[in-house]
Amino acid sequence: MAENPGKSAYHHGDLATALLFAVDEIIREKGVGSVSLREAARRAGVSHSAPAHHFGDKEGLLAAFAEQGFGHLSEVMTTAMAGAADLPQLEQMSAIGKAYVKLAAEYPAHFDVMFRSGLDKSKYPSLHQTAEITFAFLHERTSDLVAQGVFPDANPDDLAAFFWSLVHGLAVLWVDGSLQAVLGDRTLDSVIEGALAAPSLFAGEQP
Amino acid sequence: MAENPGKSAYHHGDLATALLFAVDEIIREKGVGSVSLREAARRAGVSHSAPAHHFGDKEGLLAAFAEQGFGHLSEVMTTAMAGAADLPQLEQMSAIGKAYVKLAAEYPAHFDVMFRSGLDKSKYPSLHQTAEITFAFLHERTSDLVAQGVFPDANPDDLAAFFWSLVHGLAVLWVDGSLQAVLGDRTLDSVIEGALAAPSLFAGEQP
DNA sequence: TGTACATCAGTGAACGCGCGTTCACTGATGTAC
DNA sequence: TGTACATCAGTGAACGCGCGTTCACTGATGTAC
Repeated sequence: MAENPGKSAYHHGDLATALLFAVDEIIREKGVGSVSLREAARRAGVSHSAPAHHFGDKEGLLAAFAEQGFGHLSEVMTTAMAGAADLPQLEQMSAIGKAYVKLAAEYPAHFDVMFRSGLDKSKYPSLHQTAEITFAFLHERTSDLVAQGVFPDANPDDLAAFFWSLVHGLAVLWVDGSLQAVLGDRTLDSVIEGALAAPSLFAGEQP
Repeated sequence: MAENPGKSAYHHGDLATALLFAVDEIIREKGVGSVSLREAARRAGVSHSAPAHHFGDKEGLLAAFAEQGFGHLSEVMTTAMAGAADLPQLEQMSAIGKAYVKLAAEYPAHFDVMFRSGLDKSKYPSLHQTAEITFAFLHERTSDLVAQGVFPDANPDDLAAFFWSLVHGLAVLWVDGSLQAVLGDRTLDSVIEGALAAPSLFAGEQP
């Protein structure tokens, strides 16, 4: 293998990225509890004190990891919406929800840190802002459903709580393995489709 | 204070319960990552090697804690169903969902360990069984909705995934503080009511 | 083009700490007779 | 009622380990002139 230009034996080249990748590996293999600066450094092939240079301390590393996750999430939801621009509003929402759940299934480690790490977001303004953008995106979509007359009488907040909870619940119960325990061998796609279609069952009910 | 009968200076009396209580305290204060046998023992006022007597090792302690949580959850859902026995089926489901979310809000530490600890349930048959009972209860309720004609054409599995994900998502996003970040100062009760009522909005939609 | 120097990125030794686990033990309790 | 003994519950010392953090350092890079 030729030496990667920009890398020398001494300077890693992109250590920050390599450390975030290492965190992902560690969590997938052994859980959030096993993340340590030393283990991340080991996997990135640098000395144990190198990470402090980039992330300050352990919490800073996890905050950066969470921020990366929120960035991904915003990205895939935006892409999904753009890809469904020509479809009816409700199907756009489904596409967004599907992207949400599939991202969680693909990056379970990020979701773990994003939503259950006990990180104090106010200590990490950049993380806080990235998370806010993600949350605001979801809220705006349900507000649109009301504003554009799909659910003219709905409370947008209630609709946001409903939609977000549904997709987030699917995401975490799937990643955790709980849904599989109840549903057996279904694929994630089929579970998402089925669950997102369930509200239309209420079309036959009295409100 | 009079000596508690059954307690001596040497024998604690109910150390297992005291240790589970200590775990709850630790997680609420400092997160799952800070649970240790030594800290639990300290809080229960016994020597650091006493917990091994009851739970074997640290994982065993967490497994017992998770099992306690699943027990609580089954209990409150069963009680909620019984209390709503005279109401329409869909309102029974709402009562069950409400009980689920409120339990999570009341015992966030248990929920954390129940659903995100990475515990290998197959190593803890008693935990496995208790969790299965809880999951089966939810699945049976949605099967009933189909069997009794509320949603005659629905797939019970899809309905279970839908309902469970919705309430579980509400639970974890509330406990995590994410819902509050988007919705502002709403009470948990009002958020639950709003989100659980949202499906009826679809009554005006084309299926 | 060359040189001096500031800055940046990573090193490696050292520290003190809390942890899980083991082990021989001791105090308290319950039971057989 | 009393005694012997097994069992149960908790003790405390000891071990080795991985960790976060600090610190003076060194090697590499970039820039001013």
